[in-house]
Amino acid sequence: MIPPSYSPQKVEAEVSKFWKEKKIYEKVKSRSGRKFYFVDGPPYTTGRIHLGTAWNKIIKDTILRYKRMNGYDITDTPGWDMHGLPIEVKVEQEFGFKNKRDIEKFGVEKFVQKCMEYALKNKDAMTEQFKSLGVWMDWENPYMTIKAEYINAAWFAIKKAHEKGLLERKLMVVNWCPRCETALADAEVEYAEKEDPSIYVKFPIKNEPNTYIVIWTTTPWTLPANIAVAVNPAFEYAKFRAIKNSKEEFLILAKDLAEDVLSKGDYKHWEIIETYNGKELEGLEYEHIFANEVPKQKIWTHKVYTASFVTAENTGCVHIAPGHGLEDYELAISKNLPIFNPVDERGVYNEDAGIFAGLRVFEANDVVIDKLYEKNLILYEGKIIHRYGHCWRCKSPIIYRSTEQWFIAITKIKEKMLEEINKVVWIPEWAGSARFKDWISNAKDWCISRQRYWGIPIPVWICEKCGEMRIVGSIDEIEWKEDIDLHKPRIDEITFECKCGGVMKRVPDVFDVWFDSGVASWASIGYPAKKELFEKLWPADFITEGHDQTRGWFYSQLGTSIICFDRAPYKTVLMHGFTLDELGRKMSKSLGNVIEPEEVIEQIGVDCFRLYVLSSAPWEDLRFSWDEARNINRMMNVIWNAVRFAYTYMSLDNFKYEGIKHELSVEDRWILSRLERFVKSANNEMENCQLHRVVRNFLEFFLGDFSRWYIQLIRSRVWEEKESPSKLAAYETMFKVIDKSIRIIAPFAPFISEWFYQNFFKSFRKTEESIFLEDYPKAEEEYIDDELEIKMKIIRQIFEATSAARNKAKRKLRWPLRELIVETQKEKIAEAVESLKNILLNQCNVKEIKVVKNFEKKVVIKPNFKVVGPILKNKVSEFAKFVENLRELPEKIVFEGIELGRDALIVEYEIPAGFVYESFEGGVVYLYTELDKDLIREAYAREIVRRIQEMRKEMNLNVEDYIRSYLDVDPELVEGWREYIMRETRSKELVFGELKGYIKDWDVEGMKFKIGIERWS
RNA sequence: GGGCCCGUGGCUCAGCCUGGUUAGAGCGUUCGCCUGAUAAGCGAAAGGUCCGGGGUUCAAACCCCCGCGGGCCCA
Repeated sequence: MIPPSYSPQKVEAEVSKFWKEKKIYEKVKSRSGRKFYFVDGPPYTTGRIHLGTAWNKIIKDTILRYKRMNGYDITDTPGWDMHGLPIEVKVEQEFGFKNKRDIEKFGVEKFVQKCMEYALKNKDAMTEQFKSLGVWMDWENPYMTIKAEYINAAWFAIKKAHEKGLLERKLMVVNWCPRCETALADAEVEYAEKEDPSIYVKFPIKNEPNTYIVIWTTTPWTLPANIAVAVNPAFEYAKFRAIKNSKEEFLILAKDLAEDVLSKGDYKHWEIIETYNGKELEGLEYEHIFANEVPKQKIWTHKVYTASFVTAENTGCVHIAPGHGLEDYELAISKNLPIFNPVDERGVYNEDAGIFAGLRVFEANDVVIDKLYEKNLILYEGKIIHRYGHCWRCKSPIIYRSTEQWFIAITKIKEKMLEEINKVVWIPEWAGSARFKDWISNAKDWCISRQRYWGIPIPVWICEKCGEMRIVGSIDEIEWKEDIDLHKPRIDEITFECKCGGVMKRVPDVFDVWFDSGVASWASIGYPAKKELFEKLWPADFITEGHDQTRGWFYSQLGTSIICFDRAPYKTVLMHGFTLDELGRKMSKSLGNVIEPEEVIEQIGVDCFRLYVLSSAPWEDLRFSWDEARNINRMMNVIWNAVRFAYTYMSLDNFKYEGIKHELSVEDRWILSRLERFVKSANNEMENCQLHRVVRNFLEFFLGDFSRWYIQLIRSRVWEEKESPSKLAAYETMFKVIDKSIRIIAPFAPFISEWFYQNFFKSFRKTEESIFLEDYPKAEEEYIDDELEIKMKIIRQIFEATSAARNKAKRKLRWPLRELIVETQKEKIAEAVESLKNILLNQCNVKEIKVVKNFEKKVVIKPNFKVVGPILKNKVSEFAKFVENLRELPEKIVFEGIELGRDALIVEYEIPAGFVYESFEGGVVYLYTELDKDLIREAYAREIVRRIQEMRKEMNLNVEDYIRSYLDVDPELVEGWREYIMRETRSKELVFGELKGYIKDWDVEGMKFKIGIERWS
């Protein structure tokens, strides 16, 4: 039985239960086939999935189901990204920890244990959520970044990097989170608006009293660490004599920028004393502004250097603090300047900072500025709101610190990376050729070390005595048993004896989590511990993730993979978009615009949710719209009804499908042509991941062609007597349409498809246990008939025009009309009408259809008095008489020797009385709307049938029940139509002038009458 | 400052790669219709400078260039 209305919740519950009980996923998985290696981008174990992660897995599931139905043996291991700061931060919050000291006090072992518990708990919760979306993956056997086998894979990679000379330990300026007390990769830095001081500072020139070089900075706290000033060698600089409060000063800065700076500084007058190009300034010495406050600054000399990165902004002179800026650092290295970093890991000045020691850097800004005011070295102080980097997890503003870190020398393999991405198929194409290429081109060395606890330990041991280094590339190199946890702090207990006799201890750092997921393509299949799968599968046939992963997983995987295997780890990448709210904003808790996947499922069900997110182009951002999502739900309801329609009649007749056995009518051939065209396109689109096109084509076909048109055309055929070949042909056609098109959409909407399979397919043909054990349908192109499709399109247009004409004449469709005339010059249209005449007769409800080249219209020609009046003056009335005799429009209008323009005449066409017209593409339809006695009788008969049907329904009679009907109308009104009424309403008897049973009053077009019906028993 | 993407009726989006009838859907509005698929469904009407400007072309929503606006990423 198919219930009268579609309840997604019920369907999904039944199907879930069925899949579980019958172990359908396991059965599908156990089939053999060609290998297809898919790698799941591991979601971070946050504990809850959101719309974006839901969309991500829905895309994956749809593609994997499609591949399975095509006979592939899929690697569908789901992954979990479980290490890293986000979880550490959560655990810290849970226990109210403020910094690393709190963690150390609590105990690192316990802390790591908590992190693990937290990650595992979240993984389980999220697994359930993904399952509820109908995502079929191997949930019992996921890969987890915390497992020994996985850690082993990361160690393998780092050893490879070392062997290839790509692992470097160097002093480097890195993004540093002062709260988390760790280095961050570029990918972990989020940019957001921040207000900072914007100050112009005067650096006193050595041995030139009252002379300064002017710099600008937004980080006053880096001034104690200033080492140099940089100018652009190509810019023009000048020394200005400037007057403020009637005192003069000499200021050096970029010539063209001076006006703005000096007016900000409240100088009243200024003049150029001297100009130089940047090159000439090189070597100019200045006194450090905190030479007395910061002891080390007294030792060093401070000079101006040239650097091409200096831009023509602010003063054109850049303050250089090599310990706190990347460009600064690089300049310092090239000029052999000291790298001075007086800031500790908490973002607090250490003793090197002299009087500033103990201050937090962001608090120090004001102290520094005050000091400079004391020394009269501030030229101008303002505020600026700019984009500033923040820690991706705790949102603290980051600082730059020079520290010793471990790096992967991406710059050495960049060329290879660029070469490799060209070999990958990117969908859309620009994801690789433009976006990813740009990111890689700008990539710097990858800082992979973190000074944290919850991560894969970096497997580098260093001898305390001689500094000898040992990279452990496999867990076999240490004495490891199943029950020993490889995380900190236990791993740090392992030491090696050095050749020199010293003790080798592990460096305390853990890996950047991006390194974890970066090795997924082999770690997830057990490599290097197990070789077999890797050798068969790697590299991945397919991956898909959001566009944020350009700098994330697409990148980290490419890097590690080139290190280990010299090639890209994936063959095809589908990049998808982000989910946004209806206004195009990111969903965030603070905006209060977050939509939970559960909420959507509860309202419209999983299938509708899936179809909705899959109906727009994957790579576009998806603005979530409730209206649109509900709209899909409405469409699904129509699909339900269409299948139910077929089911009702087929099951009544005990129909069995064994292929097309009966002679097809033209409409059958048409819908099958449409079907195969759809199947063909769906296969093509799937191969190119154009998922949205498949969904859209499906809806258009199933609703537009099948439900709205084909079913309307065959209604009367399904009411024919039992063994009617025409009826059976219609059944066969309907069955084939539903069978193939539902299988096409099954990967997208798995629940309802399986439900139809179990409740519809199984009733009429031999089936497998599940729809997902079936093959994906392939097109039978011999059914595609271009000619017929074009003809039907024409017929539908004529039908629509006729409906519009009826509308004009206020003749409802139920009332038959005498004649329809189609006027067209096009042979194609005439042919279409001739060959599909019956369809048109029925649908338009007319008795006759004629096609003519020119419908006979009366041409009425009138003089245009407005035009001819001024020309002909008093001859106008004669002209009018002349015009009156014109039968058709003359070539030239000549009246009494005067040639008149075409506008002298007004031409109107008068169509014969009783016709209304409406144009369509390629012609005009004329509909004769006058009624005669026969037509009226038929109309009333149809009206009465329609009322009786309604009453039958109100009485809850079954379709096959018989009745006795009573009418209090004059039998003459429906003369000749008695049989028709009885047949249509399944009346065994039709009684006039008497009323019994269920009686109702009716008013049809102003005529009042009563009908009574009772069940025939 | 750089890279990429997006901009199509009031709203949400197809179409653009591969130029070619009168630019399509759905929602919403108005007016109708149909009905044993029916607490549904169907049609019609109104509503569009396809962001703007230039170019290529017989022909541009589509290709190219320059702007404008929005988003993401980077500096």
